[in-house]
Amino acid sequence: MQAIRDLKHNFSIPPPSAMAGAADSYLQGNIRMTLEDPELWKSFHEIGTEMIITKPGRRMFPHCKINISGLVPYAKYILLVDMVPEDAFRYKWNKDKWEVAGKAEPQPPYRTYLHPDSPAPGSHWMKQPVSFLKLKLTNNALDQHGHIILHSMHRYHPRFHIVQADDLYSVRWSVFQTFTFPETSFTAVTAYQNTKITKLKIDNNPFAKGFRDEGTNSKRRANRGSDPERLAKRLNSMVKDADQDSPPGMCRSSYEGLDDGRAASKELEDVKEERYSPWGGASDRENQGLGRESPLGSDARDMYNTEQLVPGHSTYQPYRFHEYGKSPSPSSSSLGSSGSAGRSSFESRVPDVATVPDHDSKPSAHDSGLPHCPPHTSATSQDYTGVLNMAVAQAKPTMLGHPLYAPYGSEQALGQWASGTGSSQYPPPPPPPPHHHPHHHHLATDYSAQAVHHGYHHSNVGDWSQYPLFSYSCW
DNA sequence: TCCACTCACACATTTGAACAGT
DNA sequence: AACTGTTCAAATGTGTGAGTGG
Repeated sequence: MQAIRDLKHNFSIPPPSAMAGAADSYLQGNIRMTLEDPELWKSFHEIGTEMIITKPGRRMFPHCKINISGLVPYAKYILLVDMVPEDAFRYKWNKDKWEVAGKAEPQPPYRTYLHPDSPAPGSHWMKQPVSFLKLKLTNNALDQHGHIILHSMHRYHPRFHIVQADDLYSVRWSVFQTFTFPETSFTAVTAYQNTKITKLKIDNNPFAKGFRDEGTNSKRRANRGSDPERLAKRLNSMVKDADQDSPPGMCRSSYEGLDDGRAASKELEDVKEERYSPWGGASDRENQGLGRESPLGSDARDMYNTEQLVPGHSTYQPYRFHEYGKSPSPSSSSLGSSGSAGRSSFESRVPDVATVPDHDSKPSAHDSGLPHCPPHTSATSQDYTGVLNMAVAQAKPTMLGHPLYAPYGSEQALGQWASGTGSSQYPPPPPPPPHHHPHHHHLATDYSAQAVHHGYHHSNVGDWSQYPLFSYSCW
């Protein structure tokens, strides 16, 4: 895990550079986020993580669990997770590796998962790891349960957003920071493609114990309760397996050299030497061919860096354009430097910021600056309905009572968040790391290259960015 | 025919109510 | 009365494998 950050700031606050220097400032520049269970994530990532998506919704495994520090203990924060496409392609599993199978399908309704504890004081978020265990993924575009909707055979990665806000409705005045962890990227599937992933899941997910080939059922029952041993055993077998099963023609792991500090770490590292990513074909293609094909070229990464979560309504296009213009962000120019029409200019990303779920006004995509996505993504023409994925029962009273929910029906009872980020051209996730520090994803380099960045690096923490938020006309 | 997808199933854990003991 | 621990059933989370449909 490494720190790759993209810092954006609200126009109402000093530039990131200022924040970097002010350790004690209230600018949230010190927020750190680390991924729990990174070794497990890495194990999956090295093989090519797959997440099952089902109609009724399926939990992730491993599930997202993070550690947060640097929050103001008494200030309230909201924690959000959303899933953004890794790229604009659809994939297929061919024998032992993933291959590009065409362009991505139109973006499904965009949803964001709100951590049920939200809002909670910083002390609450920092006192223990924050788990998103109950987050569910679905392929049902008509899902009524607020699950995150994804396309099968597409690649995604989760983003974690921290917003300092007393409630959901003061979010608009808040800065929020976004963190991503490269090792959490995954391919959404309706059935596992890579048998090694299946095995890893079975070996590590307690609910799948019944499928472990450790003997008969009676034996399995007898083995209950010896978790530590089993864990170690699993780890070993996992390592062995990966070693043996590594298909040819795959690219080298991007996690070589990472120190997991476990008994099996040595083994793992040894394995990594020979383990190849199932993205060999696809990734290579992306890295080389696709990268070239992309109209964005190197800007693709910039897009990645500057992605923004957008609270807003799908149908309602963002309203922040003018507002943004009013208050040029110190970082905007630098952000804009990322490039060409649409995707890379800062303006093109403006739609990704807070939007106004105003049912009465529906600016055109053009006017509103709907995500100027790469041509290959049809996201611009998609319904970016963003349902803040919070179950009513779980939501806190301060949020529930808000009239905001009224227009969206009892089921969702949530704010609508729209984002144009999903369509950005993302760099291939399992990066063959040619020349970066083991603890720094290649993106880190890109991030630091962003003009908005200041010098400090989070080590071992997630990528992060700080997003400007704009006032909504109504919520 | 191929392949992505759905569904019922057996097996697992988790959750929470009920109860007993301190 | 309050707290803790145990038990049990229901709810829920798993991958499997057969079947379906485009």
